Amino acid sequence: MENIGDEYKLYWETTTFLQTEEIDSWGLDEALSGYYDSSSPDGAQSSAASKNIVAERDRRKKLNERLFALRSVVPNISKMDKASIIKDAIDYIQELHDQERRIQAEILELESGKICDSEEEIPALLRSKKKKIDQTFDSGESRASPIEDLELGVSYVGENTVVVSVTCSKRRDTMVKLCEAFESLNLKIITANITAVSGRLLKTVFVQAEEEERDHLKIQIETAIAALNDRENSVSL
Amino acid sequence: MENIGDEYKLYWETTTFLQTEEIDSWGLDEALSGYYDSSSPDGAQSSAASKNIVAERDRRKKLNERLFALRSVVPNISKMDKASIIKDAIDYIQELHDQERRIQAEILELESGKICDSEEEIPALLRSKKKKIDQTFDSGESRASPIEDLELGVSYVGENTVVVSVTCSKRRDTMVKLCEAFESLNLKIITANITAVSGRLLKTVFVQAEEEERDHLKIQIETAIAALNDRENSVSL
DNA sequence: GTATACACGTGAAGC
DNA sequence: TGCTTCACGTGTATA
Repeated sequence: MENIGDEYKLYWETTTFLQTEEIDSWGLDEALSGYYDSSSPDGAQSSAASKNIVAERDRRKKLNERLFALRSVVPNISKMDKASIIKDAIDYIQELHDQERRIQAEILELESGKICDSEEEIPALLRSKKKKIDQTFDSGESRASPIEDLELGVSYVGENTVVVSVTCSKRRDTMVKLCEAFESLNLKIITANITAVSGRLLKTVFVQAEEEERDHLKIQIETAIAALNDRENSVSL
Repeated sequence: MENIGDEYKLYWETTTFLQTEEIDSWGLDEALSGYYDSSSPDGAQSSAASKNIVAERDRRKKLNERLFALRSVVPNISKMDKASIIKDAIDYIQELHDQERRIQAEILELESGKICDSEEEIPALLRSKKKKIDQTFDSGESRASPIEDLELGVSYVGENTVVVSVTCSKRRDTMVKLCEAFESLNLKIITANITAVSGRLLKTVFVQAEEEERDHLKIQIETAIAALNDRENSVSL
């Protein structure tokens, strides 16, 4: 019935991203040209129906983009599931609430004992927080630099082993981001290696996976990295 | 739990709840009792179809419940639109991120600034945030593990070059943390390499530095890593 | 083989 | 009126 299925083998968000534009392009043409209602005698009604179709398609697309954007601002995404994405977002927000509540408790305590002549007055929690700032002050500026000039190779080398090879230009936190991207995927990593030299960054990962998972793995990695870049650039989608 | 939804009784989530429950009640009965209703020649296929529609109905219901829950943890919901709910959640999460960063900057300033005119040190920023957060649930759970079994070697190899070698046990985010620790030090890194294999993690960094900086460098790195472990133990992030 | 998750088109309901 | 948003059933792909 449908010819979309040719490239339709991958997971929803990637298919959405990679394909919605294409689909929508010819989908819109299809809708405008009235291809599917050739049996209906009424042209005006079919036009209205076509408009409805394209509107609905657009609505779905927007919703998926939003969902993808939501996923990109939530770390530790367990599953790519739509419902799971929302669930993880809820958990994450509650976690942030909890954390903020504790910090404010500390600040209240700090505020009540006003004389903070030296470091003795700062509770241990804040001190550790401070050290966290120290090491995230530059790396914690999460809007810094995206991962650029990326080249990704995935190849099956036998023994249920897939070798992933990534090169990109080395920016401020590229190494951290790249590690995060791979950690988030929960792969069965046999051995991994990152090397930074002369402005470039090379990462090689041996992953335990069947050959059939190869393409899926590549899409997964691309998606994770794209999500990282997305998180940097776009705030409102 | 919710008082916001009462005002929007005409909107989609309430109608959804009322409808889905009713529909699901008889829909489920229909699905359970529907095996004798075999107008189609293949009874198994119609049964599968019924299962599919009840499953799909259930999926939609779950997704709406999640969306409803997401809305309930996000304050200042502008519109009750599905897409808008997700958008507001995204904005809220990024707002929390931003707050956290600023609060940490405040704390840093508060601690490092020995001059403690304690009125000014707690700016309006923190107060407003304090009032903003009223609802919190608890999901306190630290998910990251500290850097353990650490061995650190620093040696001068000539040509203003110091080689830093780190080994530790590989936990969930050790690789990320280690990278963060090194990034935070702003070293003049000539080349760096991380390898993960069989539960261990090995990092080698060539740093441009004089021989005299060797010991200082070692202390710096130790401090950065200790700070990482510190933040794990005290606060769940 | 079942179970799960998705996109699609469609009719309806509220601005 | 038209525009937007929704739930629904269906076909299909993935695990």
